[in-house]
Amino acid sequence: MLYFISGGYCMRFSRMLIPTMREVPSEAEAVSHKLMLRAGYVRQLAAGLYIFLPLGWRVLNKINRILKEEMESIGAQEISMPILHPAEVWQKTGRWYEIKDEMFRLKDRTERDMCLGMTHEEIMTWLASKEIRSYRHLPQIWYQIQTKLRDEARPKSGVLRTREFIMKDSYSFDIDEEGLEKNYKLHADAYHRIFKRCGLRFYQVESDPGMMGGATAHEFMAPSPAGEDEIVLCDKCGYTANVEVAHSVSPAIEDLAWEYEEVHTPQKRTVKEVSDFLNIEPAYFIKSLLVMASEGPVLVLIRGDQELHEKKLTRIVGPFRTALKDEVLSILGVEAGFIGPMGHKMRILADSSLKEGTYVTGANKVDFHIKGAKPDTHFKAEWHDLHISKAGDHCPECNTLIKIEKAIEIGNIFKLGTKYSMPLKAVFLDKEGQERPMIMGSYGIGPARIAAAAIEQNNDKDGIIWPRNIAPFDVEIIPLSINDNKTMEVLEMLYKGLTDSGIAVLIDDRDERPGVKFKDADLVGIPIQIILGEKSLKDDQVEIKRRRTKEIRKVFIENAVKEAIAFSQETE
RNA sequence: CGGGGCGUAGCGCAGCUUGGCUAGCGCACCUGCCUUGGGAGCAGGGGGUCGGAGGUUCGAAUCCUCUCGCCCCGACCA
Repeated sequence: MLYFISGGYCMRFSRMLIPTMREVPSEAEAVSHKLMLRAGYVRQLAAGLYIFLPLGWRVLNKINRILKEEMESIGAQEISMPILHPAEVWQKTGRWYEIKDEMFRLKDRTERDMCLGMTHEEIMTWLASKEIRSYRHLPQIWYQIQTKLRDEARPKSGVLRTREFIMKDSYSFDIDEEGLEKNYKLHADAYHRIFKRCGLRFYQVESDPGMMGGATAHEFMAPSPAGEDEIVLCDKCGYTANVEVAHSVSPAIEDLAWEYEEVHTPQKRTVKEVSDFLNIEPAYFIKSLLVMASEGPVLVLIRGDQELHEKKLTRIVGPFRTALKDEVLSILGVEAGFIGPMGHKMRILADSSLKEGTYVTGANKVDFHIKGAKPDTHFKAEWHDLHISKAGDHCPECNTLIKIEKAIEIGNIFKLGTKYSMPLKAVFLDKEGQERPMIMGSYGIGPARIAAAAIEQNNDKDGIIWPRNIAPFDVEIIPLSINDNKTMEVLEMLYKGLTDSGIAVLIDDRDERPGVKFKDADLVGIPIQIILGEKSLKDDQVEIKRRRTKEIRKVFIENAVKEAIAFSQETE
């Protein structure tokens, strides 16, 4: 009898929880979400909370193994931190107050304020502050693969944005910027190796440090329509950045050198209305926006074909809001729609694209616009990049046409500097006996996002096509007739041979019709299928099929193990 | 948090506008026969009280009020 197989020493489809679905649950939108549900990888417990079923968990573990190997290779040490945190640590860095509803908060039985960790900078830094005394103990890199909790405003797209998720997070502690730079680079390089091993197409892009604070940050982005971010790419010079921070050069326009004149534009307020009315392209307009910043009102000028990039403006003037209609009237003396930059005393910021040229803009007089306004001649402004990059713009580095792609953020790296070490007093004594704060970096990767991105980038109409290194199994054997003796003998032989070579094998031993097994095998997406059918077996052959290409290779039984391994290894 | 959509069997849906028989269909599931190279066929069977609460009514899946949940767009996003 089939001792190995019947004895439970192998993974049998009939015994595993692999609840595949023929129909797509209606709540799923993203391709990866649909396929993870249909192929039996995950189930949803509630909004943003997912159960990883056996196949899904195997995938995460494959990814985590790669993470650990690459982390260890740069000298990072794995530790494990609590998920439940006392409020005080977060209060010391101020994030207890800065972060609002996104933090899960609770009290323990003694009414002590606690929170669930959304990240671990505070706790890691706390540890460093307790245990590291001397420059001799530095540098250190600590990492963990640990659950994070965030009360997301809008969980979405399956496991891409959830309220509870696992993250590989690491933290570096150095005596100086030079050390940080080195660890930052080590992480960037390790991340490249990790994502490559996981079979992803990805870019490293400049990013916004956001609430992490700190000066420099990069994100690792896997292009996919399911992504929430947009990235700017230049094929020629390699410039890459998140649109949140990306610079770009708006398409150049010819200077039409109009004479300065007032034109009557009755009831034409928006750029589009005036543009249509005068039959002049929007790019020849100056859009004037009044915003209220903490320093007071600020007039912001962008070109008519641009959108204001609020984050860029925030970095210059701090938090702001657009002015109300009444405020526009009382501050500028004209109603919105006819504002121009001329003759105002307040601070004026303008997008750099407006530095040259001749434009149409509001006349500061109802129903009139000015044609022929020239920067520096008719108004003065501080020049900044204030627009959102978009398709049609050019690269800020080499002026080539840029591309914009949607992408999933699969990892990020931040230079934190002393943002956490100062408030938490993570200090050490240097060679001169001087007390100095540690220079820190933090580095994250979301394993579930890697899995989802891998599916987004590798699927076809039939299902998932796992990259080899993160597939839940290496090979799926499909005996078409489980009641046929020869089939089962060959099955056991192959199973033993492959397993002895370290190949992870799933056997579809269900008493199902061949069509069902083929459909499920394609859906589940294991890279290599070995089909045992009586047609081939009568010629002492089995079929080895590559999931990605559906290419089938017939081989003799005695060569099957060797061939399958070879086939597997030449598969991406 | 703003806008929109949806909650009827495990999944996908119909029924609701215009209240009225025992709440229906496909898939899945169970039993038997049969079948076995791309989600077979026949026969029989189990499972829902219509997201929840309240109300109107002789009578509510259907009408009204409140509430909970999920999805999508936006805001937000270590």
